[in-house]
Amino acid sequence: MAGISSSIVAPPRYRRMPSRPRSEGKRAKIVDAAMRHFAEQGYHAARVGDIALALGIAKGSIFQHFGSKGGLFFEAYKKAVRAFPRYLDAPTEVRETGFFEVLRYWLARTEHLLHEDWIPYRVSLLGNYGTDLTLKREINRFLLAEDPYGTVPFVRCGLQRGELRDDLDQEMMVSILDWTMERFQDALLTEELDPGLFRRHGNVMEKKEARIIQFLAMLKRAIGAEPRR
Amino acid sequence: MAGISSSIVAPPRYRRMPSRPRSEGKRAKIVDAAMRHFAEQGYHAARVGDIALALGIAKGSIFQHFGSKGGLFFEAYKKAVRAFPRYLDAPTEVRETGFFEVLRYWLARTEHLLHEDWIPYRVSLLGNYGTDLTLKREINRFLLAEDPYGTVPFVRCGLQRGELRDDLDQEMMVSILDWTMERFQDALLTEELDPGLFRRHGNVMEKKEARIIQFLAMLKRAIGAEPRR
DNA sequence: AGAGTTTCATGACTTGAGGTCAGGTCATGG
DNA sequence: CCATGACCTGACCTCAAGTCATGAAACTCT
Repeated sequence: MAGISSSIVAPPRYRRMPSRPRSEGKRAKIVDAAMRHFAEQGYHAARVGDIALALGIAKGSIFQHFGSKGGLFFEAYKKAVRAFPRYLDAPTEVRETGFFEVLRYWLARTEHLLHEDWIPYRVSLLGNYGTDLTLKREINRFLLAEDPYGTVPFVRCGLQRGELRDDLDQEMMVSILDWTMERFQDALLTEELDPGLFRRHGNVMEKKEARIIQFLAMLKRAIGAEPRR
Repeated sequence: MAGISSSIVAPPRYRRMPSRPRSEGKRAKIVDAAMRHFAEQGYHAARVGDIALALGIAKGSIFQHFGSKGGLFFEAYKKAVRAFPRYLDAPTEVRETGFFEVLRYWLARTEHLLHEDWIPYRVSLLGNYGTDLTLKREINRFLLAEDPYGTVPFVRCGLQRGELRDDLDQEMMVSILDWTMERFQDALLTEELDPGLFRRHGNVMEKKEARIIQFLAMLKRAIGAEPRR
C-alpha cells in the first residue's frame, strides 16, 4: 500500500471521494465488477488492472474514484453486506412463531441464499477473514454503525416479546448472536473456514439439520427466557 | 504470489521444506525475527527483506528455507499458537474447582498474558483475520489437527466430571467453545476487532469483570449440565 | 586427506502489481 | 465560442516478492 509506511501499524486512508454528479453510475459499475473479481479470485489475487480491463476503462480511473484497492474493496464489501436480508425480513408468519424460529428460518435458508447469489457472501467472507487488520478495523466500524443484519432491533424485539432473558445486557446478547451465527453459517457453508464442526469425524451433510437444531437449542438455553413452570 | 495464478481460487503451495540437519537453529532464528516483524507491522507491511536485513542474512536464504512469505508466516503462526497455554495447564487447585472456573481463570488472565508477551497474540490475530483465505484454510487445517489450546481434552474432561451436558455432540461443544472464547478474548483485548461489545455504549473498562461473569453464566447455561434439583 | 557430492548462502536480477500524474477530452454555462 | 473544471487516460514509477547462477562450506567415501 502507498504512503507513510511504518508507524508501527500503518494507517492508510481510505479516502472518500466527494460523489460527483455524473459518475454515480460508473462508480456502481466499477463496484459490481470489483465484487465479481474479488469473489472469484480473492482479495489479493484480484487485480485492479483486470477489473479495469473487464470494464474497458483505464486503471487510473478506478484509483481516481476509490483511492486504493482497499478503498475499492471496502465499497464492494459494504454493497455485499447491505444486499443480505435482515433478521426481521423473515416472512410475517415465521416472525410470529418466535425469535428462535426466525433464526431457524434463516439458518435453513443460508445455503439456498448462497447458491442463489454467492458473490456477496464470498465478498463478505473476504472482509471478515481475508484482507488485513487495517481494513478489518474499518469494516468493524461499519458493521457497528450500520448493523446491517438488523441484529439490534431483532434482539430488542425478542426482548419485548419476553423470549429473551431480561437479566443480560442487550449488547452482550447482540454480540453473542452475531459471533455465533456468523461462525455457524461459515461452518455450514465454506470449506476454508470450517473449523471442524462438519469434518472432525467425516460426517458432512447428513447431520446438518441435526446440528442446526442442537445449535438453536443451545442458543435458546444461553439467551432465551426461562420457560414458565 | 507466485505461480499458476488464476484457476478460480489460486491454490499456492506453502511447500514444506524437509528439515535439514544443520539448519534447524537458523530456521528458528528466522521464525523468531519474522514473528516480531509480522507482529509489529502486520502481514502485508512486513517485508521479507527487512527480516533478512535484521538478521544479517540474504533475502534469498529465507525463501530457500520457507518457500514464500506465506510459508514463513505459517511457521510463525504455528510457533505463536503453540506458545499459548492449554486449558488444562491451569493450576491444579483451579482445575479442581471445575470446568467453568478454569475458563474464568484464563479469561481473567488473558490481559496479563497479552502484556507479558504480546507478539504471539498479535501473530495469531493476523492468522485469524489478516492474511488471506488460502492461508486461513491451511491454518484451520492446522488448528484442527493440533488442537493447540487443548479444547478437546478439556471438554472431554468436563464431560467426565459431569459438568457438561451429555446430550450434545462433543464436537459441537468444542466448536462453540473455540468460537466464543476466541471472539470474546479478542473483544476483551483488541481495538481493531472490537465488535462493539465494549464500545456500543461507551463503557470500556469498568464492566469487564461483569462481562466475564455474564459470559460464563451464558456459556454454562448453554453447555453446562443441568444442576440437580 | 583429497575428490566428489550435497547443502546452504548470496545478491543481482526479473516480474508484476499498486499507485501517480501530466496531459487530453468533453459537457456545461456564460 | 471560449473558459472552466470534472473526468479519463495510459505511460511511467516504485517497490517488494520471488528466482537463479554462482560459489563456499560441510559432509561422505574410498
